[in-house]
Amino acid sequence: MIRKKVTLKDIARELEVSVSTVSKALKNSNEISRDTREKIQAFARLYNYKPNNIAISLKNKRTRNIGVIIPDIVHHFFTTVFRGIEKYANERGYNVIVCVSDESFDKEVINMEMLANGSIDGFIMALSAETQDKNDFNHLRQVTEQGIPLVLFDRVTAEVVCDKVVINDEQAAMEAVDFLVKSGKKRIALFTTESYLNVSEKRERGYRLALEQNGIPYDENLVLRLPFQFEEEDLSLPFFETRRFDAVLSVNEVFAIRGMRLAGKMGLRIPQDVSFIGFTDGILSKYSMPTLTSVAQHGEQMGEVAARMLIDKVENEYDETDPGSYRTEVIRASLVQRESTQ
Amino acid sequence: MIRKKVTLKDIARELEVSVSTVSKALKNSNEISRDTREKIQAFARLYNYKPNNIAISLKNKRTRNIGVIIPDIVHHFFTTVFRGIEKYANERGYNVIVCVSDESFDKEVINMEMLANGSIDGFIMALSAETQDKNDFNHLRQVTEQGIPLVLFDRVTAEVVCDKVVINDEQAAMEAVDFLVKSGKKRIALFTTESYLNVSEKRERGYRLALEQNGIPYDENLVLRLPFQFEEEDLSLPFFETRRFDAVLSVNEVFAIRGMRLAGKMGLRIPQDVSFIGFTDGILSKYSMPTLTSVAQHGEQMGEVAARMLIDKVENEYDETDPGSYRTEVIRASLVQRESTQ
DNA sequence: AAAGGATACGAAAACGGTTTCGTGTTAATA
DNA sequence: TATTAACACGAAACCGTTTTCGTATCCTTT
Repeated sequence: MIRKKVTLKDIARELEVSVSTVSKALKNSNEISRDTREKIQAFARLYNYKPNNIAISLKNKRTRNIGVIIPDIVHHFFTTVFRGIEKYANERGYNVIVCVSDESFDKEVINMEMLANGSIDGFIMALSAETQDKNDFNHLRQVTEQGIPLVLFDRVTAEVVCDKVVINDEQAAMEAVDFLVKSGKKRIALFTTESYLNVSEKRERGYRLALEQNGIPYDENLVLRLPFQFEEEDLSLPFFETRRFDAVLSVNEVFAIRGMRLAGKMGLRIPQDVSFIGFTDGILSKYSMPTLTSVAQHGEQMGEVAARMLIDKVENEYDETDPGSYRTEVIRASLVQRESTQ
Repeated sequence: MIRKKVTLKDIARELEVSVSTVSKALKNSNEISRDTREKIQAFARLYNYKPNNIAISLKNKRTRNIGVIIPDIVHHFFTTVFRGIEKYANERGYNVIVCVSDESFDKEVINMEMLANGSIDGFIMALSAETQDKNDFNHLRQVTEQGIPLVLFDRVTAEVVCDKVVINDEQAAMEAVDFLVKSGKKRIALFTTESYLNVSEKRERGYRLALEQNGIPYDENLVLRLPFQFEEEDLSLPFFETRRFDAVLSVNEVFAIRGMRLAGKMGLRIPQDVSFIGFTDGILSKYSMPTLTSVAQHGEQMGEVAARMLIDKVENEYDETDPGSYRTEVIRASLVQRESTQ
């Protein structure tokens, strides 16, 4: 019952013609007579012939696969970006191989090497936290030096010359703060991550800049730095007990949600007593109680743009040594207003 | 500056030996003298030789890629399963190609065909809603008939003979109801989906069975059927206003969260007045207010098991025509108690 | 009738590896 | 010294395509 895949050779043998004739006939080359063409095509259809992708890849040196390396897949933002990538790539006939670096430098390197040996035509990736820490990008350079196109998104670095897609984090943070100020808030706290992350840093800068522009003095006491994956709310309890603030800007969703919960427990009303704005407009923002006003990052669009840039590079010639060949696209974030602000 | 990848042929030419000698030397075959071996290996290391995956795939007729087709990637459960797959597959030296069917039958078919022509060694998939509706599984059979291993998870069908990984949905629902009953609840409502989904149906059956076993009469009025993706809470408002119930079992997270929100607005206390239990232990359950007791499906484990089953099939001979070659593994769900129950 | 040009097809190389088998050289054995 | 075995390597086939080039056949053309 198991029918092995039929190959060109099989068809050729059966029809007593040569492999090249079959190949050409199936591409409707008019080098082959109408008669023969039709006979071969009919036969191929009958036996459900489908060319072997691997053989074509080897021949063409093009796989029509793109490699995506992300720090975490169970993470709404990355997942959203991935959907954008996958959708767009599929439309253009590409498949997507995903590797998860798990925020580890080593895994990132291994994954890249694994894929860089012919499996893919190009990379789309967001740097792992560890890679950003180490500031070691040799694995990226090695790839680009081989002429493999690379697009970085979200977690990028200036150290590597390649296409990039980023969000206007700094400005988005400024707009969020402006919004809070306009609604009458004066003591705006910042919830951010302890570890150094490119994006957090940019958001913090926006926060400070906006305060300055609004004539509000920056107060280090109003900045709460939390470990990346924290489970206990206790961590931020002292902050709530000892500081006075009427609004919070959080660099992510979870910190904001946790904050709202704590505020609720302490009898503070949201948004009357404290307003909350979080970065990353994920499911939590939408379903929390109250729902959370947040900075939407348009991940899907980001993925689409990244995929477009990559595939364009893959399919077209460009001067790899010319820095002018590379672009950085900025996706504009936007504020989604919900119940946690007024 | 662009260094093209070095091939066996390059090394052979440079060292004035034959390609076969280089190939063997790099595999440390003792058919080659120690001297030559070392020379070749040193040279290969120096020029960072890495064998071309595509060529190896073509030769071995094994890609070390597995194809994963899921209905939706921006969905916590599927993402979690995917992580399990990716982790395990990576450990065994496999890469994962993901395609999203978007709940569409056609996309599912196209994706499968795209990958089935040599790109992958096997499939792991969850059926799209549309496929389940249509009850058309020819694309699956076509794949298995070609001798390509297939593992279905979560959204499975009895119509296709292959390995499967499922959750004990029915029993899990029963346990949830039992738990509610034990905590003193008597009028237990069910929130479920309108459209026919394999899993919802199994959960509903469990719900009814458990009621029966506890001597509680089944009341159709206590069953709320909602459209799959609903945005308005109004949909369930009448239900809350006209029915009396002291507990809710929801076949997913969102319905439960929405329910809790509504209950809160109507002045009901959770869990004193109404308890809530949801299926799918995702982020919402963890961060909602109150946090939601839920049925954890252990998606990561599910993915791992699926990947293990698939790779075992890929790497070992088995009799494809013997139904005894195929297994169905059941992952036991478990109840995670949180604030929404007492 | 000879030359030229289509026409329709096949042979073979190429992509980058792996693997089988054959063979010349050397060393061990009878 | 003749035979044989071990050793070290190369030639070639193979995986399934694509593509270039060569050529036999037939048809025009002058």
